Amino acid sequence: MKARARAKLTDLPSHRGEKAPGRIRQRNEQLIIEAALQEFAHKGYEGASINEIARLAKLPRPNVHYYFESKLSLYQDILGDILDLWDDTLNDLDPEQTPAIALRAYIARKMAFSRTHSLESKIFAKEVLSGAPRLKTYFERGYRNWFERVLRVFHSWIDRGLMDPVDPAHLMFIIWSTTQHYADFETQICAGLGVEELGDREFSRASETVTYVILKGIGVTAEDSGFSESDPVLKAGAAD
Amino acid sequence: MKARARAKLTDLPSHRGEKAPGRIRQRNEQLIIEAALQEFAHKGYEGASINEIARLAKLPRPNVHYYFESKLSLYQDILGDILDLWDDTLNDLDPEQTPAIALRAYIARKMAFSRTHSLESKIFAKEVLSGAPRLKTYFERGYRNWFERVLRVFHSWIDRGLMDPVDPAHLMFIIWSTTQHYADFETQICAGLGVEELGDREFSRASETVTYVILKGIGVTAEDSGFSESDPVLKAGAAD
DNA sequence: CAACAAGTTGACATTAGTGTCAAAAATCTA
DNA sequence: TAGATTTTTGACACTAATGTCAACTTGTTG
Repeated sequence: MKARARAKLTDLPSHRGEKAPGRIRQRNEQLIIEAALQEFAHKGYEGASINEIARLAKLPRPNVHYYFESKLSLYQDILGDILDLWDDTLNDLDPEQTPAIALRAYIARKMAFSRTHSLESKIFAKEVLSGAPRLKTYFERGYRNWFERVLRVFHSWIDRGLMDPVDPAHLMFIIWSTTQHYADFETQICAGLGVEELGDREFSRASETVTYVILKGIGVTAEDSGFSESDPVLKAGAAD
Repeated sequence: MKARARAKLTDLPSHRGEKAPGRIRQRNEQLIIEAALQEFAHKGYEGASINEIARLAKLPRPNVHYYFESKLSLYQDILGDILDLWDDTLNDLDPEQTPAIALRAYIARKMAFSRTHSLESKIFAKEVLSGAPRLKTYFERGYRNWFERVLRVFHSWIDRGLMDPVDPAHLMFIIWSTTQHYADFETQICAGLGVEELGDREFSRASETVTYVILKGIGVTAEDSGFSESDPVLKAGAAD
């Protein structure tokens, strides 16, 4: 019987009578998922082929079908894993902290996510670009709730005079889009910067700039944000 | 003989002995291009099918091949048109203007582009997400030049003390990503806002918020930017 | 090591995709 | 309206995709 094959999260043994997956299954599912991440990120759901996934995973094609019921279920498993990752990483925006501290940390986490999970980010982006036909329920439930929770946090900060009365929803979109951009538009960014790939330097400079502009842009002052006024984080940027 | 089929731009008659395209050709190429915009935006290059394009254009499939040599050439024609549109709309960032005025106008134009050309924007985004294999030359030439021109403008503003010394490249990415987002992530934005589609209200609110945050974020003051200080553009945003 | 479970593999069925062609039909032009 | 040109269309060749299967091999466990 084919297992549901959530290699990353469901590795707890003896969960409901299902035996823990053996080492071969574990290894192969992992190989397939890694290959699939590449292929789906590269070609999107419609354009991806199981053939290519098998090639990347260095397994014969029927083997992929042995572990995953169909292309769709493989894709949905991956999407599910991505949403879980997301939740784990980006769930806490604490209204009790100051916006300076909370947003600074949030942006840093989101940028780190773009860096370490760029394939996942791209898959998600492609899905949304396509109208998110395989994320309908997520957008109707989980996302809606999460988003409204975030809005309430922003509102509470605004009410307490900790930031400018900027439209919270659009502020969230600004944070989202800028941080997401460094994963999704990597190719364009590299072309602009004239580098082959984004390294530590570029990422920390990006993170600093984004943080600086957004925090200042919503009226969070230097002392609140942990910057000292006489020593701005950003030098001229005109250096090179 | 098959023409190169640039329905939008090459409609000048008697250009090099080639006759002006007849009305049937003109109409059909337009139908095909509009259908292809949808299909490519929805599925990406790899996932799109000529079959579906033909169905959307309400033409028999061989007809599509009659007007366009291949799927690739159709796609490349469309990509080319998009780049041309881009150039026409977003080319002028004048260093002689103040950053307040120039950036405000630029953001407004870019947001309008996201609104009126969301399919084109999505196609471009998908191409970049895929690593832009069919935009290599563009990124190596046209884009590079344009980007460096923009950087020089920012530098000149910074040198003259008209804005904070924010890294110009990353500032440009911020402007790009936020404005682009309203086309590419439309589905997610609608889910967050709880609306079916983005209307005038949402777009102008988005435009205002993005402009406000970015201008303030780079230290462009209210008087420079055309805002009066006592009457902020953004009300609480807590209204609804 | 024997028996059972798990994994591998080549072959096959089916469907869908791109691109080609020649002949028929429609349209244009003199 | 006759002849030339453009457009339409059904049929075909070819490739590649997904998914299935049964036979075979390998691993696991008492």
